Amino acid sequence: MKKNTNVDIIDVAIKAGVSPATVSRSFNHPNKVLKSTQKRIEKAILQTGYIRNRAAQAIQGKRSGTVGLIVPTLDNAIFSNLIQAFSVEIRKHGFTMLVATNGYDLDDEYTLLRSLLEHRVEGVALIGHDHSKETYNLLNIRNVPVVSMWNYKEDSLISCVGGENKEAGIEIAKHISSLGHTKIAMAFPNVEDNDRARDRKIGVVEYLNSHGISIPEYWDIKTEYSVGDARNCAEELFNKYPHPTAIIAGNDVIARGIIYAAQSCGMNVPKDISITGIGDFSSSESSFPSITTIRMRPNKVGKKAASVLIDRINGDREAEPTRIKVSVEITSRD
Amino acid sequence: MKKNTNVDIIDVAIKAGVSPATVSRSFNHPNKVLKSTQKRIEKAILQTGYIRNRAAQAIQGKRSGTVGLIVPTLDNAIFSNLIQAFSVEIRKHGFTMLVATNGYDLDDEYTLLRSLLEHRVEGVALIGHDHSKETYNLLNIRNVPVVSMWNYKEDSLISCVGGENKEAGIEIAKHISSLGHTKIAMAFPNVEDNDRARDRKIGVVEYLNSHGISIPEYWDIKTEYSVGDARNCAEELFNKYPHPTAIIAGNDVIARGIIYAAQSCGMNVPKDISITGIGDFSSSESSFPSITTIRMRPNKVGKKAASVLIDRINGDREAEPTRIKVSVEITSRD
DNA sequence: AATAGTTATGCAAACGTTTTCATTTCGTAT
DNA sequence: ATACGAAATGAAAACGTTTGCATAACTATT
Repeated sequence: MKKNTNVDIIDVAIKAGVSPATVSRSFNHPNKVLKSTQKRIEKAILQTGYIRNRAAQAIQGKRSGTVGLIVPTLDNAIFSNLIQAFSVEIRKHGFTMLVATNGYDLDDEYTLLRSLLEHRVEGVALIGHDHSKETYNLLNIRNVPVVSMWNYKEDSLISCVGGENKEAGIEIAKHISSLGHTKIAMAFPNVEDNDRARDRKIGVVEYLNSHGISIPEYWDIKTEYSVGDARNCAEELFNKYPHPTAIIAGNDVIARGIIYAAQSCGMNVPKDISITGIGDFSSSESSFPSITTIRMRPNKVGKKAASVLIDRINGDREAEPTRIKVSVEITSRD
Repeated sequence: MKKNTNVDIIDVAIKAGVSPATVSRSFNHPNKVLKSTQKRIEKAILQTGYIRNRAAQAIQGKRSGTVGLIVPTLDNAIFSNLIQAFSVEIRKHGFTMLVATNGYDLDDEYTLLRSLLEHRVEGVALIGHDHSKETYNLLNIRNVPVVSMWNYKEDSLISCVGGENKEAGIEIAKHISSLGHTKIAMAFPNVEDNDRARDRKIGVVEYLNSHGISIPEYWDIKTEYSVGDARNCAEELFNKYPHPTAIIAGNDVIARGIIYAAQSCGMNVPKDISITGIGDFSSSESSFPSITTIRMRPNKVGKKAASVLIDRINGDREAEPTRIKVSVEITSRD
């Protein structure tokens, strides 16, 4: 079997009887090349097994054909829907996606951003608005097209697409208190460096406070974004403290863990206790009991963010950030 | 704010009072450069805000610092754990990951592979062994380091890391029949172009047949890999045909959909009907009722596959494929 | 003190494209 | 037939690195 790692644009040009410049043009500006020459070139490409070298293209400084994406984690459902939608959309425009995970660590995020820039990604997508000063600074200095997903902020420094997380918190608190609950607990991850969770929590607390409900310290559960940890934390609460009649979870994953904890402590959900999530990943509707949650529309956010990013890549780099608010709405289930 | 998109290795070299060659060496062969010169260079990098250009590095034909990953979908839990583990491991070795999804379409996979190769990825990871002839041919011609994840095959054409899916099917069938079930249904996606599902199904059918159990056509549910579709298909079965006492699902996602269908038809799981999955994504243990399933160890597979791939990138390209079998085991739950 | 061996650095030629500018070719209006 | 503008193509100079080879500066050996 012939091993050809090294056929280049010149080989193709010779085979097709044209100059390398013409071959290049037939890729990048096909309308500037005669149809008949294009045919000859295509044939030569097939014959030689040529695969164009994007690195050599990128070195010209214009296009690399890639965009970068940094997410906290791929491990659970939180970002899967979002990423899938984003990925499909950017590919429609001929881009390939470089993905990196930072494990909710903002310093790590900066390092990852640098490494994406080494690859000369044409744009970058991030999650939320909490990023290190260095990150913002680097984005600004290099003037990289960038979009932040998952949290809308009307005065964000960078373009963003997402729901308003504070509103999500308010809505869910409203829902729970409208059911007559007053003994309410909540379960959130560490909100430092996580504006999405922070905004939700603020929304919940502010709404409840303004309606005369306050949450005692021992009902303010701190957990990680994992089913297992959420379950452990909730079980501890059930064992050591008086039981609330409702628990508001920071997202669907945490809610799931808490439901499991409640059941393992012999409670009936939703009869004995109400548990809600935020996020509405595609798995939430299917589980039993299904989770009442706030739809954050990950598919819409991912798709929209991709087109915002691409517009920025192709468009005016000095323009004001584009900010798109995706509506959030409650999905009442069990 | 100063916008510096264009500081290059020469600027750094001048600032540090050395030649560009030395700056390059301080990145790629630090041991060949005097400690003191390295310090000067680092300082110059900081002062200039230089970010090295991997495209210019990749053009030399050696290293691009990227590996490619093609998965059927990112949309559900199926591959999340796997990808996360893979991603973390390759990054430890300084690689960045290019990700693409093909929606279970093998022709699309070929196109994606080409586009990854345009970016001169140093290695490629794929799911399973069903790939188009063109895909195998291209991998072979270009001699790309490659690893297939998720299904072990002792005579695979390419390196692979995964559990034996047929064995998984056998194990789950054994489990179900050991519980005394004889009226057994199953639910699998289209197994064409999907060796993982096919092998599982073969395992199930062969085991049951050899134990005198056969599955009638109307208990052989065909569904997509989605909770919603699985639920619809299962509900149709419950409404139109006699009820089985057990259903073997092709994976955990499908199992979840079926459980939901059963519940919505007024059955009690697991009292009235047993439902099993295969895969054991991290969400399976937490749901209620929790799913009896076969552990496919996605974290282990992802991590191991990453190191196999990196070994191949750094090692002998003519060597026999590396094949690593990850044991599967049943996790008995509700 | 002279020589050989080692180590650190510089020089310059790649690497495979894209793009500007110049040239040729072609069709069309005179 | 001639001239002119438009369209298609080619020549050659970038783009920012890496690396083989050559040289210079040390160290160690006699």
